[in-house]
Amino acid sequence: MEQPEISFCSPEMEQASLFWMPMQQAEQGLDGILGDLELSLGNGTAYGLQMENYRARDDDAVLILKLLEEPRDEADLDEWLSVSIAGGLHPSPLRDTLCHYQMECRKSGRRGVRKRRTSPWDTLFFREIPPQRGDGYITRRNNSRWTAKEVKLLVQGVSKFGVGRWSQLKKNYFKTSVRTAVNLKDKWRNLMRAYKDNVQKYILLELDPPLVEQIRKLGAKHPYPKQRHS
DNA sequence: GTAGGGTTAATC
DNA sequence: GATTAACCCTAC
Repeated sequence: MEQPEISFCSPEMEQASLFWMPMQQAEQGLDGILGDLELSLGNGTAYGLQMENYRARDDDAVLILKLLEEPRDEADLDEWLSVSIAGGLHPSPLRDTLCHYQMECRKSGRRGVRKRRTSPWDTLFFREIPPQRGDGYITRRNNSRWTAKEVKLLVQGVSKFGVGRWSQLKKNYFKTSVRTAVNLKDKWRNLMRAYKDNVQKYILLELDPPLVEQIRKLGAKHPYPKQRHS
């Protein structure tokens, strides 16, 4: 199969044997760049990234090269990225995704690519495009689990804007993130189920108690789902 | 653009 | 197998 045109190689990247590579070539979506990417480094380490329609830029390479010079633990990588970006590098989805997918630090192996069923309209509208799908599935856009930091940001946003102004929240708090307004809404719903109603048997992402308390209070202040007028 | 039901993969 | 979290679908 022909390599999708997503590679990018600046002199800096070449120097570091750094390149972008599609993880699931056979499952690349119609948009070209869809699903998982793996950023491989010459020294054998790799960073799996999950982002949508994103092309690597020079600044990304610079960021990675700096990281190679001064390796970071996962714990303080995020802060380091914030500082580096504040110091002149552009904000990019890299900032939001890199720290969560540092493969070296992962306890288990790479998570599988999430899939969704294709709608029948795909084949109707895109009949002329040769299908690259094995079994009626294409990859999902993201596969990223929310981090405590993202949740904190979401909580801040809800504190400011209340519930239901997800686009506004996206613009102000998740401008460069892969999270969409719908993702924010869905996450808030999950948080309400997990913490406000307190009916879940287990919770996958443990949050700091003060943050949980804030979520509960916001849940009480802004009922969700909202009461709809009939 | 949002709400809320539905689907899927990850996790327990 | 059941539950959770992320994501999808679509009426409004």
